[in-house]
Amino acid sequence: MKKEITIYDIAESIGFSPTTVSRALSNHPRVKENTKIKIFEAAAKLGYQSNIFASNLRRKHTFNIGVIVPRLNSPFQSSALAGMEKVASQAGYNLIISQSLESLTKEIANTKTMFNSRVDGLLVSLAADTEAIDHFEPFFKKEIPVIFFDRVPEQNYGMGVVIDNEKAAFEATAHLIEQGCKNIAHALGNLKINVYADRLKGYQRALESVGIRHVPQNVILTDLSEEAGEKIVSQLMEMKPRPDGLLVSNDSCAASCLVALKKRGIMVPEEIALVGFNNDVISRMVEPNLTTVSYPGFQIGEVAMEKLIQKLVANESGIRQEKELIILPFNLLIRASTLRTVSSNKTGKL
Amino acid sequence: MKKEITIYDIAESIGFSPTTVSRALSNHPRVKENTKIKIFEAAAKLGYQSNIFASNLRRKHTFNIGVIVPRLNSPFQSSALAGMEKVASQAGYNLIISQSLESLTKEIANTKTMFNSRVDGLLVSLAADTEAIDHFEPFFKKEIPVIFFDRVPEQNYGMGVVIDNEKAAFEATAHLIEQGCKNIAHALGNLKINVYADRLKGYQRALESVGIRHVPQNVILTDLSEEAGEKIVSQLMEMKPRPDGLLVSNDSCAASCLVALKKRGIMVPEEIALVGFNNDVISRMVEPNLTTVSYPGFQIGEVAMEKLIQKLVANESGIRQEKELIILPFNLLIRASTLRTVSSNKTGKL
DNA sequence: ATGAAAGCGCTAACAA
DNA sequence: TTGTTAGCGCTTTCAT
Repeated sequence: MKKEITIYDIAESIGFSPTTVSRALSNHPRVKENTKIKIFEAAAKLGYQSNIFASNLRRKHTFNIGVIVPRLNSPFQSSALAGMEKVASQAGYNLIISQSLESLTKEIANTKTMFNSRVDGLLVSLAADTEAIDHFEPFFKKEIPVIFFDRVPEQNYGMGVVIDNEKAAFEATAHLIEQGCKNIAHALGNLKINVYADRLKGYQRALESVGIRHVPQNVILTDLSEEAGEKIVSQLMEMKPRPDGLLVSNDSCAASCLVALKKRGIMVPEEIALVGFNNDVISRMVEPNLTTVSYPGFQIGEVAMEKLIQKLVANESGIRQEKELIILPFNLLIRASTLRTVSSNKTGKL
Repeated sequence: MKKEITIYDIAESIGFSPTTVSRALSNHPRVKENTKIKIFEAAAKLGYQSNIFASNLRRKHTFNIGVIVPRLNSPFQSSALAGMEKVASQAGYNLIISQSLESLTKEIANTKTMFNSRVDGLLVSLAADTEAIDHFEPFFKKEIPVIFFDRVPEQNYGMGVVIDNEKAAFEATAHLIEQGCKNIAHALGNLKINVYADRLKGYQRALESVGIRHVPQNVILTDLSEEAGEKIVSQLMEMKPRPDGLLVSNDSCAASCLVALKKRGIMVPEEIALVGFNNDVISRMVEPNLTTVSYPGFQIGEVAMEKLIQKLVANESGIRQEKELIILPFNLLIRASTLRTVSSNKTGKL
C-alpha cells in the first residue's frame, strides 16, 4: 500500500499549519476564504483523502447507523430499508445492515458486532425468538440511541415506530363481518412478536364486538411462508363448520392460501372471503385481488431513521429526549377477495 | 460520554504493559497463558471495549464491505443482499449498503462515500444510467477490490458475477417457439444495462435460428414496473399481426401483463404465451403460473461476497488475482403460462 | 515472555 | 485568522 497523503503533506506543500488545513477542509468559518481555496486546490492536486479513522478516533463517532432486521429479503423489510437509506444518506450517514434470520442468537451476535463497530445509533426489528432485550443493554448504558421498528419489544423500552396492528386486524375482521362472514379464521406468525399478538387481539375484539364466540381452533399459527398456504387451507378444510372468512397476516401467504383454495374449487370470496396484510405487489396480481392492510414499510423506515437522527443531534447538544412510540397510519384496501355483494363494491375491481 | 476503558487501564490494573495487554487481547502466541487469563479477566471486570478506530487507524482496514445496488426493495436485489450478508457475517465483515436509485449521480456519490468510509472492498450492481465506470478509479488505483454482480459494465473490468442472460433469453424464446409461437414480443428495460442488452441478443438469436424475421416493433422498452404491464399490453393490442408470445424481463411486470391480458379477455397461453424472469413468488401465485427464468439472486450474492473475501485475503498475502467473470447457472422453469398442448406439460401445474 | 517508545492522521484547547 | 501542542487508543518494531 502506497503512502497516504495527510494534512501534513498539504500543510507543508503550501506553508500552512496542519490545523489550518484541518479547519479549511471541514469548512471552519474562521479560515480566510482565500486560504481555503489554496488548501482545497493543494488537496486536490495531491490526491488527498481524509482518513476517517483518525477523525473518528478523535471525534468519537462514526456516522454509521446499524440496522438489524429479521430478513433482508422480505418485501416489507426491504421497503423499510429503502426508506432508511434514503433519509440516512441525505443526512450523511451510512447504513450497516445485518439480518438475524429470526434467531435470537444471531441477533445477539449482530448486536455485539454493531456495538463493537461503534455505530452512532441502532435501528432494530426484532427476531421471532427475542423476548428479553438485555442484549441492548450496552447501548442503553452508553446512551447510544436504539429505535425499534415494526417488531418492538413487549416491555417498556425507549422508542419505537409501528402501526396499530390491533386496530388494523380489528378493522379487517370487522370488514369480513360486514361482508357476512360468521366464522372467521386467522392465520398468523409467532405470538412472541408484538405484531402478531396485537393482531390477534384486534381480531378477537372484532368478533366479541358483534357477539361472535371465539373459537380457539380458528387461530392458526404458521410461519406465514409461501408453503404455509397449503397447510393452512388443508387445516381449514378439516374444520366444521368450515370458516367462511380468513385473515392472513401477510400477502404472499394469503396469496398461497388463495391458490390452495382455488385448487380445491372453493370460491373466493363467495365461500371464503380472504384478507391479507402488507399491500405487496402480489395482492394486486392474484385473482381475485386481495383485500389487504396497506402497511407503510418505506415510511416506517423513513420515520424511524428521522427520529434516530433527531436523537443523535439532540444527544450532541445534551438535550434529553423522552421515550416515545410513534404509530403510523395503515389503510384497509378493500378488493375483490372480500367483496361478496355487488352493491358494496366500491373499487370496481371485481 | 463517560470515559472509555483502554488497554492502559487494564495494564495499570494488573501491572503489565499496554503492549502485553494488546497482545493478549488479540491472542498473540508469545504471551504466557496465565497472563492472558489475567488480562482477559481484568478486561471483563473493567468492561473494556476495544476501540475499533484506533485499531483501524493502525492496521488500515475496516472489515467493512460496501454494497451499492440500484434499489434495496427489489426481490432480486434483496435476495442477493441476503446472500452477501450471510457470507460476510460468517467471515467477520460488516456490510455498508447504499442504493443508487438507478441514478448515476447518486451512484457516484455512493461510491465516494464508500471510498471515504474506507471499505475494504466493494460490491456493485450498476445503475441504469451508468455507462462509464470512471467513478471506481479511486478503488482501482488503490487496489481495493471491486466486484460487479448482475449488472456489470460493458467494457473490460475486473471481476463480475452474472448469469448468462443471452442464453437464458435464447432458451426462453426457443421454448416459446417450440410451443408454436410465431410472432414473439420482448419487453425489457434500459438497454444500457448489460442484463437487458444480452437478453435482447438471445431473443434475436433464437428467432434467427429458426428463420423468423426480426420485427423491431416487437421489442418494447419499458421500466418493467408494475404499471408497465398495462402499457405493454395496450401496445401489443395495436400491433398487427398481434404477437402470440411475450417475453418479459421480470416477473412482477410479467404478472401485470398477465392481468392486463386477462382484463381484455385474451387467453394465456392459448392466444399469447407469456414468460417472465426471476422466479419471484408472484410467478407461482398468478393464474396461470408463469413460466420464468430462475435467477439465483441469493447465490449470486453469496458467490460475489465469497470472491471478494478471497481477493481480500489474497491481497493481504500479496497474491495477484486475475480478472474473472463468473457465470452462474440459470434455469428455465416451464409452467402453465406457456404450455399450449397437454402433451408437452411436464409440470402438471396447468 | 514482556516492555519502551514511536507513530497511525486527525482535532481541539489554548495561545498568539 | 493562524499556529502550537497534546492527545484520541491502538499496534508494532526493537530491545531486553
